[in-house]
This record gives sequence, C-alpha cells and structure tokens, in this order.
Amino acid sequence: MDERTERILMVAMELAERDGYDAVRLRDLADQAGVALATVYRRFSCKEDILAAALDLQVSQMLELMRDAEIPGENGEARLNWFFKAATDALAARPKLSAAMLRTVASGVPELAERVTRYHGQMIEIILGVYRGHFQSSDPSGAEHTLAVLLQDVWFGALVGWTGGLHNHESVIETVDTATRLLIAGTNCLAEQSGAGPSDPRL
Amino acid sequence: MDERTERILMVAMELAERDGYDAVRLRDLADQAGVALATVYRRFSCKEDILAAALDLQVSQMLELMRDAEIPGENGEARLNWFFKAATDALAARPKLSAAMLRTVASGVPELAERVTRYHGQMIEIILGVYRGHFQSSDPSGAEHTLAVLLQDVWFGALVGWTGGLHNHESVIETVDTATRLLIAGTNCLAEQSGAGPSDPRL
DNA sequence: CACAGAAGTGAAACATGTTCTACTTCTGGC
DNA sequence: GCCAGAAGTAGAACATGTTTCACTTCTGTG
Repeated sequence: MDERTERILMVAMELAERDGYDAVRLRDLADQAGVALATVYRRFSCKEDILAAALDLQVSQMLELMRDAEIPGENGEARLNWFFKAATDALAARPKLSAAMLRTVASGVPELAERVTRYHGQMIEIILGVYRGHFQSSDPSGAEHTLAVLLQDVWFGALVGWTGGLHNHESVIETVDTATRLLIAGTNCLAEQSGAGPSDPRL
Repeated sequence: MDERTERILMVAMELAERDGYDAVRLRDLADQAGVALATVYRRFSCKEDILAAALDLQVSQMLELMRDAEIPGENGEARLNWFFKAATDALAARPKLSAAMLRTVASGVPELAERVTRYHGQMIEIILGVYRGHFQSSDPSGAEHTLAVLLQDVWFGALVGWTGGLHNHESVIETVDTATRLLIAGTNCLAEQSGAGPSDPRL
C-alpha cells in the first residue's frame, strides 16, 4: 500500500477513534496526513470509502492473526465463543471507530460495494476457519458456510444495536453465543432427522 | 401527529423513495412540505432523525397490520416464513427508501437512540406475535423472545447486505428462513436434551 | 380584546463534503 | 538531461446540513 494512502488511513482511524465519525473532517485528515485534500480524493471516492478501507484493513489483519493463532477451544462452538468474545472486545475497546466503520458498511453507498464485499467475504472466511479450526478453503454452499453467514449477520445486527445504544457490548457476546449454540444444535438436529450417514458429518 | 410533521415525513419518504438518501435535501423537503427550514429543525434534531421517524411510522403501521391480519401458516415457523417474505418484499418494493432507513438505524447518532429503541422493540413484538400467532404480551426473557431477537438481527444483517449490493432480496428471505428453521430446531433440540417437562413447552 | 409566549418564517451565516482549476513536482523512457 | 504524463498541491468554488437572527403569526388565557 502506498505510503500516503497508509498515512491517510491511519490518521482517519485515529480521528474516528478519538472523536467519532464526524470528527473525521477531510481537511483535518489531509493536514494531519501531510497531503493535500485533492490527494485524499485521488485515492478515495468519498469519506465513507476511507472508513470502508480502514475496515478492510482491520479485517485483513484479523484474518492474518487468526491464521497464525492457536485458537483455544475443544470444538467449533467453543472456538466461536472465544473468537466472538475477542473480536467484540476489540471493537468495544475503540467504540467510536467501530461505530464509524459499522455505519459505513450500512450506508449502502454503491461505490463501497467492492470493499463491503471483501469485508464480508473475509469475515465469513474467519468465522468458518475458527469454527473448523483451520483455514483451508472449503465448499461455499455447505452447512458450515450457512452457519458462518448467519453468525455474521447476527453479530452485525447485535453490534449495530450496541452502537445505537440498545444494549452493552457484553450482551452482543451473549447474543452471538446463543445464536451459535442454537444454530449448531439446529443443524445437527435436522441432519440427524434426515438420516445423516458418514458422508454427511455432523457440525 | 401534527399536520406539519406529517407532511414533512411524507415528503421525506417520497424523496427517499424516488432518489435515495442524498435526495432528501432539507431545503427541498421544507419547500415541498410547505414549511420553513427552521420548522423542520424544530421538529427533528437532524436529517437522520427524520428518516428514523419515518421508520418508526412504518413499523408502527406494520404492527397494526399484523395485529389485525389473519396470519397464514400452521405453525410458528410457517408464519415467520410468511411474515419475513411479506416484509422483505415490501422493503424491496421501495429499495431506496429502505436503504435510507437502514442506513439511519446503523448511523449510531445518539439523538436517534429513542427512536431506534422503539423501532427495535416493535420489530421484536411483531416477530414474537407472528411466531406465536397472537399479540398478547409475554415474558421478555423466554426462549421465544430470544428467537425473536436473533431473527431480527439476522434479518437486519441480511438487509444491510442487500442494500450494500452483496445479494438480492430473495436471498435475504432465504437467509432468514434458514435461520428460522435452524433456530427453532436448535431450541427444541436443546430443550429435549435438558429434559423438558410440561412446564417447559417446546417452541 | 390584549397580551405573553410559543411556533413559524425568510434569509443569512457557517461547517464540511466534494469538485475544479491552475500550477508544480515527480517518474519512467528516450 | 529532457520530455510527457501522472501525481501532488494550494486554494477557490460549490452543495448541503445546521444554526442563528430578526421579525411575524398563531394560540390560549385573563
């Protein structure tokens, strides 16, 4: 990544972390990053694009971390519980930055589609990897993939509720843990009922 | 509701429906609603507050509709499938308005907390009522309530993915239906395992 | 009716995201 | 070293959310 681009992203994250979305004023951002305002607009299509890029960066880093990490937990459910607690705590440690990034994802600005898609894909990859305990790529249409998509949606929804003042960050973790437990149980249940053989391993 | 307030909301929804969030320009809005700009700001704290109020209005109307409607479906799952299809189709019929309202919910603006809380509470009430087949109020800590919260989060997350270009509106319905099936199965499964008696009715 | 206070109004002012312009600097190929 | 084109820059200009101001109109109460 270009050095200027990197400075822009870093400053944007600092500003958002300190004082939230509105505090990411593009003139300040350009000044503090040591570039001209027009340079910011050469790299990013709009303000939200910057925060979307910051999110992509964070998620990429998280994916790298997870690839290398020894994830604690005997089974998929325990590993997911561990992961969602760690990830939620990480977001809660920088609440204003997190709120700014979530807001950006939900903005629906068409220019962000590519970044949002990348963010989403990487989140699914992380969740799937954590669940399975390894990061070899896999069938994107299986039950595990469905589980990952649903957990991502639950987590996202709960996080938005958190940034909106609906509940605290502990209850985000509880919500996702509950979803994890129920979805895994439901998947296993339904697989049993439909007569799963050895070729259809339980989740 | 005040007649001016109503006109403001109606015009805001028309503008958002036709051309999206950015097209809700407050000067245009005030003009078309036949009020002064300052009057808009006397009723609403900011632009997003207007769209949040529009969302509250829509959800209130949906709740009234559901109270009166004869909801088709033999059981909770079937009723939920029916409801989420109807609700998602309704949103998809006015995609730009829906995107604008979702974006507002996720904005995390503190002034919106009250409206977002009301929106959320009413959504939970609707989902719960649809699931149970009636709208008498109930214990907010039971398994059914948990189901409603999780489905609301899944639906919200999937809708945001839809507005962000991640997938089409049919797959929102599929996602929520899958979540409904798995969560209900999971709840039943786990209730069985823990030896549910007659005092712990299945979902 | 008279009045006090609330609500509304039109216009200006301000803040900030976004675009544009004219100019300068950098970079790679000859 | 020179050139062409890309990238960067300073600053103005513009659009729109938000605030403020001075003034007018409405509403309820005595």
